[in-house]
Amino acid sequence: MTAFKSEFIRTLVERGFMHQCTDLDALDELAAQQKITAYIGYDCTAPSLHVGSLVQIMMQRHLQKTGHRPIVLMGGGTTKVGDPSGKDAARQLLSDQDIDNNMAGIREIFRRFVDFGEGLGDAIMVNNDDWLSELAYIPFLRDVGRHFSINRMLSFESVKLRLDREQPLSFLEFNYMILQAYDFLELSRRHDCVLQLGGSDQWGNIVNGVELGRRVDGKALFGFTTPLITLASGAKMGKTAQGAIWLNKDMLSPYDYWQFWRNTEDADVGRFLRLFTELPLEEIGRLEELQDAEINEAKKVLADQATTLCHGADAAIAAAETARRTFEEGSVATDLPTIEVAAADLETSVMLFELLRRAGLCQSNGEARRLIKGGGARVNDAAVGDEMTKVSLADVTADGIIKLSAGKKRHALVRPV
RNA sequence: GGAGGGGUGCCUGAGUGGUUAAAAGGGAUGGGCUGUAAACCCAUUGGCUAUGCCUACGUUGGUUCGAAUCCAACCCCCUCCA
Repeated sequence: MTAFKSEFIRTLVERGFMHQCTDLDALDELAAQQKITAYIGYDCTAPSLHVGSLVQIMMQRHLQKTGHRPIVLMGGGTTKVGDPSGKDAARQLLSDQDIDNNMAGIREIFRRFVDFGEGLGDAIMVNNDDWLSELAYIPFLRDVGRHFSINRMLSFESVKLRLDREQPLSFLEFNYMILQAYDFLELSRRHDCVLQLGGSDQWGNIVNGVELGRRVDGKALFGFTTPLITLASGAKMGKTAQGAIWLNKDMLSPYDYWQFWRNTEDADVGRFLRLFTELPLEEIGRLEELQDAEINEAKKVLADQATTLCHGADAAIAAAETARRTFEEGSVATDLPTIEVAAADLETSVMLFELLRRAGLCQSNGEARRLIKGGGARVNDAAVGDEMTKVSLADVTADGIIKLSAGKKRHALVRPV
């Protein structure tokens, strides 16, 4: 691989962000010569993003750190249309209010990773609803639609896949790539954006935007995609039984976020360190060399770094400390999730399964009963086998709390009030 | 509009009158082994005020002692034809 001229491209390639690029050499040249503006589009269907989007977010961070300008594009307009690619159940339409709320939540996350502001190098956040909802059908078809040949659209992977499998593809969906291509054109006009970044699944859509910019405005635009990040086991990243790994602390506590990274599979540690932390490559190389039990040190570093980026250093230190106390000392860390229970209830004793449910460790009483029966429940670190076990004030420790555990990793505290 | 096929639990998918809270697999959770890893083995996997009760096989009605299974209407999806 040749040496890259721009710090931006070199960083992305070295750290494993690159999957495909429309014209790597030309883009490298351009980024070496001038400040460029690049965008990534995000759905705003939820009030937070999850780790699935983190590769994209990190890329924008690198973009800004290497002296360029990131645009965060919120899919307010496309959300209104409803992206049909997400399978059956027609997605319910979000109100403008919801979309605004979601955008605010997502902006909160980005604030940690990139700087928004009024300056030239500052990131900006835009909403494609601003232009998409104003489109007039006939003019749009004449100005933009004529540049898309059906023959070519049919050859795109996303479309071909559907047709080959004889799966339905609605006209709405078919238009999605045109709208996204148009976003790129619009951003190049409004903000002089020359590059679209995205996941590998976005390749087709990105290429369309590049094409459109060239045909309509004669501009040289670029596309760059990241590989799909999967776990070494092949599973898609970021989904657990508890739900998605959200980046917003209201949706997932920094402690749980830290735990997510701490539990990374051995085989993924090096790759994740490069993608999700900003440690120097030499140091990552050293951490990667660790074998067997020692690799746990690398996982802690990964968790610390990733949590620091997302929630700040204080939260990361607190999470690491809680984990250390909980797992290495077996003592009670006081910032575990805590629920309050009326002392009067505990006086007469409460069923353990009910407390497990109220503490959020189980979804239902039945699930909690099964957990107890299966030997996974503990009170103050003592295993409990009888599903009719009761908990009372007698179980309150010297610290004034009762520690409940579901398995080895999930804990909660009960505090009588 | 016509002809045919189909809608089952978190997902895929079996089941064509009773022993079906519903096979099997996946996923998930718990246990074991370990390193808070992977792989592997075992268990669990609708809810509840729990030796019983309630809800569940697209919706609503019907037949029957008894229905996911039979009938009717309706809704939705797919294939082919127009």
